[in-house]
Amino acid sequence: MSEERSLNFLEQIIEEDIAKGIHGGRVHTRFPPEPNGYLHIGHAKSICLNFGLAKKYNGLTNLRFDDTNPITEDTEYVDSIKADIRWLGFEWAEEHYASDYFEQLYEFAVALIKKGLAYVDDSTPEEIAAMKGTPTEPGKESPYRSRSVEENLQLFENMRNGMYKDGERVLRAKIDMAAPNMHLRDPLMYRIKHAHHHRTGDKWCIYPMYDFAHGQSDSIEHITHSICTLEFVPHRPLYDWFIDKLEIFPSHQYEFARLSLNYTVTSKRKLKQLVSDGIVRGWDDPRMPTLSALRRRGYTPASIRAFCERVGVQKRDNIIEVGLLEYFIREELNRTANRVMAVLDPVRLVITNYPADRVEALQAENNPEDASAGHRTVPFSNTLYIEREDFMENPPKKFFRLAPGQMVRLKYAYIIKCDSVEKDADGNITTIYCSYLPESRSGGDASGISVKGTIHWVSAAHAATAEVRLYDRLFKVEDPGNEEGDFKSYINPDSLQVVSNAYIEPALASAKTGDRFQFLRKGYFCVDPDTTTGKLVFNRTVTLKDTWAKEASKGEKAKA
RNA sequence: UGCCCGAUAGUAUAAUGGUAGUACGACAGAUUUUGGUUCUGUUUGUCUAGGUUCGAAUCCUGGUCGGGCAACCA
Repeated sequence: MSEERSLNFLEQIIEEDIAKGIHGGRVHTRFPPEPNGYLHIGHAKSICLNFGLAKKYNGLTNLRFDDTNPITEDTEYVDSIKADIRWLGFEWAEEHYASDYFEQLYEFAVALIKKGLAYVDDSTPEEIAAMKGTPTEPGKESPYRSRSVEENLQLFENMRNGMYKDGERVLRAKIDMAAPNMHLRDPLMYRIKHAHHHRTGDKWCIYPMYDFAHGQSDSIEHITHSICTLEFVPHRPLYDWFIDKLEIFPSHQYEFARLSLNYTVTSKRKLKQLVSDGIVRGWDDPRMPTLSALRRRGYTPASIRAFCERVGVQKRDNIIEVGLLEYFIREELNRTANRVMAVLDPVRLVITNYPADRVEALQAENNPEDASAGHRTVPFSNTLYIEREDFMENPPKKFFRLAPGQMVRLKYAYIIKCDSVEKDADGNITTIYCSYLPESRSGGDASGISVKGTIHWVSAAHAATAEVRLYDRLFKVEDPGNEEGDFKSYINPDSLQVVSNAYIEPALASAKTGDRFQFLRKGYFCVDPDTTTGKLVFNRTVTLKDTWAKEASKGEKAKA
């Protein structure tokens, strides 16, 4: 008995098309990135959509690189894009490049010239812009608009043969300079760029514009449903016009609202700036919303897919709360990540009535959500490190952790009671002295005492160390792209906090790059590729939900 | 002020002429050897004015608000 899930608008369109027998019920989509940057979480939505739709309706999805602008594109990006799509869990049917179609597109252009539907314009970029008109005023026809077919054919061939400099001439479609839709005012089809292309090398010096490449590429591949984002809606009449005039396979374009996340930016231009300005350490800096960064941070493909599924697909602009993404990774890691203990901000704790030469190997369950995860042993001794924030000299009412005279349980171990503290000259606590209840050992507690709080710890003599990188949101404001001034002025200065010497339980010393753990009470962490044999580096993927922190900050606000 | 797109709780998303529901969040409580998890409960919504209809979030009209469009970018 499966739950009835309603169809999104694209699924409705596809089901109607299948019912009507359009294209024989065939569904073929494509994912068309431009190789000029790394994929981000917004692309994940598009990938899940295009591949997901095809899968649902027994269709296929092509990967096609929209590489019509040699200036900005690079194979580095091609490789990262392919890796990211596969990491997300999808495999394309065919791999194509718009540049593979350059010859065919050239022939299409020639065909339009022959039909009297395209012409070579000698105007300068400035003149062309001036003749475009404005949204409220019609444009003016170019003086070159009425050239003969023969002349256009010759000039276009000359363009191809490199007889002109960059910007000297363009090929334009002859449509309507008074069209209310600006994109129909004789749009450019080809421009001259004497530039090296990452795939075609120096073979071409004219390159098709997006509008003259995308729809035709879809058509060549017999794409049935060409799905793109909302900003291309006004391009659709042009998309249809070229296909109609060329009399080629009628692909159709459908548009959905792109995904935006709050407290971040998802504009390739802005992301690139963060990288080139050194604000982050690279495209895969774990604070970035790129897929490579999310991967490095510890996000799983399944959590991102679940997120994309959940946010749905619609035509209204939206900004999703990052909290939703965090929910999905917590949800998965809670089920799958082994628990371990790590102390990030240590303070020494000595159990005065525990023999100094004694070491116990305590049993610790790896994952309370998964019995099959088994157990490990954790060494216990009289000198431990605990989290500095787990002790307060003058605790507020509902503070269930350590305080003078107050008792807590050490996870997997004993109940202890704080007897005294030792401070340095500046008043900082250096050591907390406690006594333990020998009969309160975990698993065989005969003390009859129950305590409200349980804290994590590591044995000082047995602890290993690691660098731990704590991340917070990259921006201080919800929609940095829409704020006044430079978006970079809204960077959160505390987005990265490095703990260079965290104490971790010895079992963790053998962790490998990519391994994920829950640091008990602290969050989910993942071993970073910067890890070397001598030095472990962890990234905090996401914190645990922390109702105490919320409670405490409420108290702060009340005081203020 | 030309053309196009859109408007349902804080956020996102359903209801396709017939009881406005779900998820995340927030709030309250229970459980808990993680202030985690889990469970229970609560709160908050159809942009507006008309019209059609027995009945409108849904259809029609006007308005309001938001977004997009005038790159030899995609």
